[in-house]
Amino acid sequence: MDLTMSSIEDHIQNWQPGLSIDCVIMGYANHELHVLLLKWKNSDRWSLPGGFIEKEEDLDDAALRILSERTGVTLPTLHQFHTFGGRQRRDPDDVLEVLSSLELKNPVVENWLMQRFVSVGYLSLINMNTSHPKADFLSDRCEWILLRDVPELIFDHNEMIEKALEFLRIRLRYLPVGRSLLPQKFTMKDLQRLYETILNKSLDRANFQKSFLKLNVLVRHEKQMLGGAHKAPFLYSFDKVRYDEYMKRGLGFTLS
Amino acid sequence: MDLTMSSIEDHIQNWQPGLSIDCVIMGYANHELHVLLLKWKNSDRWSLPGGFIEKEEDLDDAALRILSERTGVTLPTLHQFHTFGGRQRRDPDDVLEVLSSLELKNPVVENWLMQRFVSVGYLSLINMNTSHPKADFLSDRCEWILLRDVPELIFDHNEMIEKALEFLRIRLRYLPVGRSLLPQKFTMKDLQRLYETILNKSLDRANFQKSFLKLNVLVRHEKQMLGGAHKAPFLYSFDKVRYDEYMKRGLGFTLS
DNA sequence: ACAAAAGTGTTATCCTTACACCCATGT
DNA sequence: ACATGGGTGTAAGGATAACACTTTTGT
Repeated sequence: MDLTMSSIEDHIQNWQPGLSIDCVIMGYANHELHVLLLKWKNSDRWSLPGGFIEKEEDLDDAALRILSERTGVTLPTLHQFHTFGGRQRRDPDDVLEVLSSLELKNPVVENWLMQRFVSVGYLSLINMNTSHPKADFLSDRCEWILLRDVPELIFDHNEMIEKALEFLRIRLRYLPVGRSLLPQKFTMKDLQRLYETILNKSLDRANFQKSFLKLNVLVRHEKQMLGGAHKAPFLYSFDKVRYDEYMKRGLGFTLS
Repeated sequence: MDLTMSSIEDHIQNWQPGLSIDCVIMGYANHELHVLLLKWKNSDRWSLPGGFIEKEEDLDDAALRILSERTGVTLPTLHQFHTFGGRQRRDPDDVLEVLSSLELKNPVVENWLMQRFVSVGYLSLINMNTSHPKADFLSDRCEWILLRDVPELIFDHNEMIEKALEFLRIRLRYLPVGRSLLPQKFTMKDLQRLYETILNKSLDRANFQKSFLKLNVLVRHEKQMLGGAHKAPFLYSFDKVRYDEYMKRGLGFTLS
């Protein structure tokens, strides 16, 4: 990452005009979904991590680079989920807000940011405990925010999160959310709560367990011994190969 | 449509640079899927109907306008299915081919077309018999081409059609393909063959019929009397309201 | 009457759903 | 011992898949 405040102007000429990328990165902890947000320096406004595309760069590569540059989070892939092209999707006041947060009076940068942008949305799910987001030079905070506590974001970023969630729910049975969001070892209840959280509905404990066990994608380990006035549950991990295979054809059962 | 060869240069300054739209329009006839293609004037190269976005125009609106301008086909909506952003997606030789087909030596137009473009793909299904495609001033033909006879197209347009088909198959149970692609009245076999064609697999006649009838979305009419040494089938049409409702939650049965 | 294709019925099998039951654990 | 939650069993109902049977038509 060699981008700094003073080098923005130099980069502008190497960027595709009018096109941006925004990343919806979902994390999971305490049975709640979180989303990775940046707070602009010298401003109280939050946004999704986003950025611009080099003139000689694949769109998918740009998404990974942008995420890494702006949050320090590196991933193998991101899922493109929608392109946002509303004529008025960026509120002019929000643009001014961002500009003033940059604290640099530079007509080249101003012109760049004031153009109309169409933005491509990318989605990923990651384990919050094994990734360590860091704010970049444009932001003073980079944090996991509870999905239900997400504040009003700049531009149409709230709408982007909505769309990403919709995409996530429709694709759920084809996405390895377990491996992406849970620690390496987890209980059946953990797995169930993850699906319940994403789908926002409760599932039958017995049936969920039987359905998942039948897939043969789980490896059963020793019981965990956490205190609690109850039977200690088994710990599981995923058989990576079998799990990935299953994700290609999708979970064969209904999550009810 | 007021765009003409001589006015292209005037339009360029009103277009979003680096961004284009391409439309995959599927039609159905004789139990085969077709796709709407344009042949460039003074060239033997074919392409999807595509175009550029006005600076003050919603992306979705632009897609409808472009389709209408380039083919005469008007539709209420198109489905955005993917954004194509590969760095090398437009073969430079193809760009030259298009340029020479325009037969106008104009550096403004040349510069415009030689930039890198990211293209947003839109999909729709329409009834081939009630729409009448017309070539625009850039094309000398605008035709329905059998999906399995689609020639090598310019740029990455063949790949776009592949992606659109994949999207179509995954979304099949949420898309009103029957109403979009069949005549107003049709037989059960027509409907079955449509689904068989799209899914590229054969379905059980008896089960298909029972599944669809159970939905209560079909209105049964008189029998048709076409010659043929066999029992005359019923004709059906859709109960529009119930059908649209069903498409929101998706077909409840498996197509087997 | 027969062939061909349409319409309907039957059945075994599987999946879903909603519980019930027993088991292990810490207090 | 008992409350709590984990693991497994079961049975009714529904959906699926494969196929058989009946009906209608033109020749």
